Amino acid sequence: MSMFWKPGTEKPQLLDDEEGGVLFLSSSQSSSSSSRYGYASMGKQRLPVHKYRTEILYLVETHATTIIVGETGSGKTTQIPQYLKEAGWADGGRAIACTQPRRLAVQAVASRVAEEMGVKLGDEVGYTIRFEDITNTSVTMIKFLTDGVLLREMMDDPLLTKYSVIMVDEAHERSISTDILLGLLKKIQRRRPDLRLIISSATIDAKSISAFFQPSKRHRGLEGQGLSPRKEPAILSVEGRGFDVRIHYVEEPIADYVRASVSTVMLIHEQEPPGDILVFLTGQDDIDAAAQLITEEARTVVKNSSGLIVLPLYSGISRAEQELVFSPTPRGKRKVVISTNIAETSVTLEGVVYVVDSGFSKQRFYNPIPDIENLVVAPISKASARQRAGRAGRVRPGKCYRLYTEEYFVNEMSAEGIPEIQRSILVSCVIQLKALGIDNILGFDWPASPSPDAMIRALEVLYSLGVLDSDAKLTSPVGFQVAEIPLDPMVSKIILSSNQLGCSEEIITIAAVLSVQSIWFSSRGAQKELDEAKLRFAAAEGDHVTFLNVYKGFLQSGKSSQWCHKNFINYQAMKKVMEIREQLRKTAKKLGMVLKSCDNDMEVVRKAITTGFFANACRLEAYSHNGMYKTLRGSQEVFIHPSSVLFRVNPKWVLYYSLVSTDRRYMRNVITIDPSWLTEIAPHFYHHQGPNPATH
DNA sequence: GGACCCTCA
Repeated sequence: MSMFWKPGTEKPQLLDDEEGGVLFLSSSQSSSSSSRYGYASMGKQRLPVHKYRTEILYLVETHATTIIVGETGSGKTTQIPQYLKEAGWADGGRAIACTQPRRLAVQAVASRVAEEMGVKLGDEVGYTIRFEDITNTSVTMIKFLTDGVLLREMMDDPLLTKYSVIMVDEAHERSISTDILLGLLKKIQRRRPDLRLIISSATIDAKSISAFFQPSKRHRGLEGQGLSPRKEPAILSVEGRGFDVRIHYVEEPIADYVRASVSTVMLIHEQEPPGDILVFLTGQDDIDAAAQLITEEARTVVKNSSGLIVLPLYSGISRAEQELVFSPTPRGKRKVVISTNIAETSVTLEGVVYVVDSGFSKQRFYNPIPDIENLVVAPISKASARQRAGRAGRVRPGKCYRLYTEEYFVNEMSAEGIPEIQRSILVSCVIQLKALGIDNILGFDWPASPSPDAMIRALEVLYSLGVLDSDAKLTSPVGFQVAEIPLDPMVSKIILSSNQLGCSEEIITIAAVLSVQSIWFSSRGAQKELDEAKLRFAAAEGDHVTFLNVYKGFLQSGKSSQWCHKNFINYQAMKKVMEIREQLRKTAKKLGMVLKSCDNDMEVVRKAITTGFFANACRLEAYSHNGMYKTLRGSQEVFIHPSSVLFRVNPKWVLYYSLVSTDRRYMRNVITIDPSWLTEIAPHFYHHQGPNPATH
């Protein structure tokens, strides 16, 4: 037994780089092996996780919760589910679940594992994400799924009885879904001693997750009886497969990280051997500015400038641009990818040897007191800095240039980012817990507690929508129906209302469009053409009705991609709209709705939207020459977003779908309303302001 | 006269 690491006998080996300047130095690294290049050629036996196979199986057998600390590339995600299956955890009709925060990762990992096991994807190994269920209930033993899908599964099977082991991967990212899931799994554990949890996390966060899964004194009494596993979590550390990354800091704090990143890129290009460069900046503005500066400087200053390919990377870039970013660098060239946080976790670039880290990213913060969500440029955490640096060590030893001082990294930078649940509006989160029968939301055992103020705001919103009653219980049928529809509660509400108003076909189309990022084709430099194209569809009633015009045109074109291209509409986004629309129609029918069209009666459409978004009503300031509105509820100053068809039109009364706060607060997706609807539709909400808000 | 960090159901 002494070959196993046991809690208390030996500390797990946690890697840290606070002292030296070198990251991800792992003990067993043999960087001489040429087979390390490229993932596909790697034999699975060589993955670092392999030598811990027996330890992992021992810990899972004997502990209710096992925390696996591992850098990316340790092989934990692909190998551990296979070990569990081989050890019999999928026998007797049970299944092993492995969750991921993102859809892409689910698909990639599932097909990788199916390939390694030599089985057809969807048989022994399957996956489930929204719109795609590639599993076979009686056959599938290993199932990959997004944590959002697992949460949905709990609505039908609260104890997740079909799973023997649930592995929550990338838990250190602390997404809202992951945190909710961890809280619920801890609850399930008490009712299901047979269930095993594996929480996979990056180094730093392991201790706080371990602390969370420590049994409380109240439950510790049950310990050691019969064959039930130990309740204290075990921690096992697995080294990564990455190469050494040498860290360079600036000597003095810098004032302008865009300029500093540009000069760092030029320096690397002039002095360092071949290898692509990945630059982390904060947003589209920064990135475009830096890209332009680098291109200019390469043209005028640098001698071998022809070798530089400068490419921006953020979620809004086009298909063609994506292909350039992810295609291999031509021989004799050097790629410079200038990216948002998207390259930190969501996408992986091969061939990167140099990373330039500005030390900043855009982050969303929610302040519940004024009820305002802000998007601000903020310093990243040490965990993010490490993750960014690691991106330079995928193919061979690399270098990371941090545009901040070592003193700042060591002494000022926070260890971890703030969990998303403490930075977000909680309306969706609260209704999800309510639907799962968690009545005491404020008393729920969270890995990180959200602010009580934010919870109360969410409860208020749900109450005003008629989703919760005065005892904060889900109303019947509206509350349960809203929870059933996989959308924000306000959008779910307008779908339900559209049933009575006879415009469900239209509202479902609008709900689907609001669910995608943008149906317009975004291309820098062609702004004028896009604006002109928009005018062809623009409706005086606003953006939502404009969406209906686009959808109609798309159908009339026979869902043609050429038609989309001609009209500056994103074909991929429209395909997604069709998919979401079909899912919503199915859900609506399941709820007993009879889908109807109102043809050209846009008044009922606007009224239906008002039933969900009455709290977002705004009035144009009487003497405003710059298009300033004030929200009826909070008297906040807001403006119509330049992307709206009502930008510069400035009708007197509007309703918005969402606010985006940068230097100003902009309303995105705006529709005109008749103010009398507000007191008609939401008298409980506008009552205290008098019988008619239009009178003041 | 001007704007969009990233995900998920």
